[in-house]
Amino acid sequence: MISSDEVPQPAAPTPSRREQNKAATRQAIADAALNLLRGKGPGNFTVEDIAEAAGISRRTFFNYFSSTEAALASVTNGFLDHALRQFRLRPAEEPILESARAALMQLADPMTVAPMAELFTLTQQNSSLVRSELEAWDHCTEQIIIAAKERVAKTPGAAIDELYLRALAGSVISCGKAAMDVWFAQCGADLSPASLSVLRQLLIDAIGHLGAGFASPAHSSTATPFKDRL
Amino acid sequence: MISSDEVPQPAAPTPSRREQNKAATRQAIADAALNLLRGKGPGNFTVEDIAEAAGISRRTFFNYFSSTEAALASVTNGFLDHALRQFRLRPAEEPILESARAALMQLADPMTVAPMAELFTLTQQNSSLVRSELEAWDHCTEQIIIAAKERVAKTPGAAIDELYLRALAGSVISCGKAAMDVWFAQCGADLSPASLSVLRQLLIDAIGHLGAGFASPAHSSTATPFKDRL
DNA sequence: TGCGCAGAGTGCAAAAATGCACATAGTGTA
DNA sequence: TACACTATGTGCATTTTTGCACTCTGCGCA
Repeated sequence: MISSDEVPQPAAPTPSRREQNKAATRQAIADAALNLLRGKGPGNFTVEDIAEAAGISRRTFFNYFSSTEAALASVTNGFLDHALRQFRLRPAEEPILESARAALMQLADPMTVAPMAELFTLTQQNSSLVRSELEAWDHCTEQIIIAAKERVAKTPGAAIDELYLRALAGSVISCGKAAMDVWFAQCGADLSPASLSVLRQLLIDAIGHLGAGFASPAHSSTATPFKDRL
Repeated sequence: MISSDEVPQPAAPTPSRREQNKAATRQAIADAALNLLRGKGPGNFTVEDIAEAAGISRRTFFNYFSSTEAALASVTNGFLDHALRQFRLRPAEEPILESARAALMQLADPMTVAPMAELFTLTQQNSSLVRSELEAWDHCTEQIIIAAKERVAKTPGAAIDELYLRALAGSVISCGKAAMDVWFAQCGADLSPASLSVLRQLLIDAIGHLGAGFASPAHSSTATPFKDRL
């Protein structure tokens, strides 16, 4: 293996109290919304309920999110941001596909996927919620494009091919989403090591297909050994 | 027994979000201070530590309390406020001494005395902290005087005798404090039912002495049966 | 003695949270 | 249809929290 999936963290300079509070509030709202979704089902609770459960006023809720759906989408956003952060941490000289693979691999972690898995099972039936989930994936695509551009800009003499980048980013996200979809369908919200290993393999396979130009659409499945990829 | 120790609560009209937040912050500060006192001992932590543990800024701490000691004293204040609230709930026509007895009796409750008991054991050695505790008791005395005046004002034709009220309030508080002191000395921070029953009896006895004009300073102790009092 | 420093406490302006009023939209109902 | 009612979303004034820059005091140390 050329590079590890782990990259040394550049140390976080303890955000200001303001930043911490905002992050905590944001998180409290997302948690409250997810709890209510779990307890009452989609459409059976109001913004006021969320605010109350989060310990803030209704007005403050709207200072953070434009709607209930936006609040729930923040769970997905948080999930995807995690991957994005990992992507940014990869060395600039690494092939982008390999960086993407490593970043996506970080998602197969219990703490990370848990809220996402639950949200997925709870929103699958509700078209409105599913739509806002898609928006989150799309937003992440845009972020990846930006991150990729930054990386290319670091490499002297390399020109930015807009189409190439956008197609690549979109494809990578699609592969990630496809892996998640298949995983949910196969394993549900199961977070056992075995299930997570399946997710990992799905992610690897999906990126593998992408890297191979989708050469052999035949079997693939989760049996493909890791060493055969990139 | 003429009247019960329990009085129907007039129902709390859910305070505003602002009120709730302020109360929560106040409580968080007091808890953080008590935790640090427990963990590091008096004098071994700063206002900044408290603020950090409470999840607020140092400046905000000073918006609530003027010093570390004031924050710790709020534990005592909360304890005494509880008794004061009970006092205010008693019917106006009840003899004041009986109201006081009933109010003090409410203090012999595990949830109520727990923080107080711990604070007591932790501050006993520190003169500065003990002083601010005394201030809290004194503050409570003033509050009782106010509450008693309000009660007298409710009774038509009754004149307010300043000296009588002040002497009475001070004496009642002294009796309460004496009972607590003896209890701590006897039982430490023990919160078992047996220990709380001792506290109850001490409170009853102390008020009993007061009601009897301190007639017989002889034995008393915790053996005195309840029915012999008031 | 003088100096550096950590911590207490305060004034002030910027930022965040809140209450409140209002416009709007959907829903059940007489 | 008209009306009451509930919930969303927003504008604005007020209150609270925060960051920052002080001042002041006590303490260790050269």
